[in-house]
Amino acid sequence: MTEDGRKARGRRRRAELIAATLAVVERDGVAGLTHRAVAREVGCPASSAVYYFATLDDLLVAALSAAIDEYIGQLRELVADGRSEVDAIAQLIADVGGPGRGRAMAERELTLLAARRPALRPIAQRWRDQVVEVASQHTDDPATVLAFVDVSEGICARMLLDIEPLGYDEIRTELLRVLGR
Amino acid sequence: MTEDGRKARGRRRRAELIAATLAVVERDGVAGLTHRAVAREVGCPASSAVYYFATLDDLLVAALSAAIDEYIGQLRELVADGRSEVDAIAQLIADVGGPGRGRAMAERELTLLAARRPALRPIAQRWRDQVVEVASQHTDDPATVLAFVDVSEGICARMLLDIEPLGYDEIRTELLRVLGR
DNA sequence: GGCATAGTTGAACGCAAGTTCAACAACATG
DNA sequence: CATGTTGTTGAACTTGCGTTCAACTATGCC
Repeated sequence: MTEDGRKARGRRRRAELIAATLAVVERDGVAGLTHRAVAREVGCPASSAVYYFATLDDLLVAALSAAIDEYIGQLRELVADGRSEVDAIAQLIADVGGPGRGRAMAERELTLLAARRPALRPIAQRWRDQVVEVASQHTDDPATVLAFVDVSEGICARMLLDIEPLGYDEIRTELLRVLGR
Repeated sequence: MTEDGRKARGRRRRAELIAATLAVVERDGVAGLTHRAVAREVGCPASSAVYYFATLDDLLVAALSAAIDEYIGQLRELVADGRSEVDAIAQLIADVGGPGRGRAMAERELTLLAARRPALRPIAQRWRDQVVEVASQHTDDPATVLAFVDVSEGICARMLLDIEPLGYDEIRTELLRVLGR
């Protein structure tokens, strides 16, 4: 039994639209997100974007979800390559100062939006849960886990704001330090 | 030599517009900020808002500056009342879970915007410098200062996102912990 | 081949935004 | 009081948005 070719194309275009949404948010921020802008990015009519995502909220939810999934995937990939979990997180954060800056800004803007829109909250929580899991493998102290999550969030904010970003080694050291190593 | 009454009224209206800008950003986010929205908030014609702040960026800069100044003022006031600096910061962050939530979200959204617009960056830096100063009075270790800034930033993010906010005592404990106390 | 379903599109509409500007009011100055 | 400057306003204009919808195409099913 073969699959419906229509639905296959539908999923493909849906994925294109989500990628375009992230590109738009990276470039112009959430404020610049419109159905038309996403459609322009893909090169398809605006009504197509509306067909798949009736509201802008639908686009935001899908985009944040995709961004978080990608981060979690990168984390797992780094770990699978033999890096320790903390090293992997340090690497991800270090990238924020380089090629990952745009994506990080988009993710951060969407996460902040979660404070306003409940629909985004469980998605944003997914990444926090992942960080909690990493910290939990290094300590049993709940306060330490708390501090680890907070400090990684804080470093990320610093990287986006500061002119001079921290390097991988410094981030790794700070993360290990909060774990008491 | 008396002052020009026109300029006095001008400053008053300017202040009204800045307060209105913060109110709008608290309620609707940066995305909802328009000259017309600010004007509606004040109850004046839109062209008046444009007269004082030609671009939306001008409004954003003024609003973030005012918000940061207010936070710094609150911090100094708490210290003047006899609280320790760390206790004062813990109190400010604790308020984010309560009455200060709206303002905190506005401040945070504007600070994040600083990553995109250089004009906002030195203003956002003012608050970070203040936190650095507080930490510096408790330690000489640069890494500890770094961690203190990051963790306070991280707790703030947690407070805005989480359903169950941390209480004052927990925040104070986490801050003292990162200082090594 | 014929029919139903899923996907796709362009056009039209109403609304709210930023921008511009000419006219008006308030004030300081001589 | 007369004059020039500063502040202030409402209206007109253009642009771009979300929304809606009727028409159209491609695909699966019998």
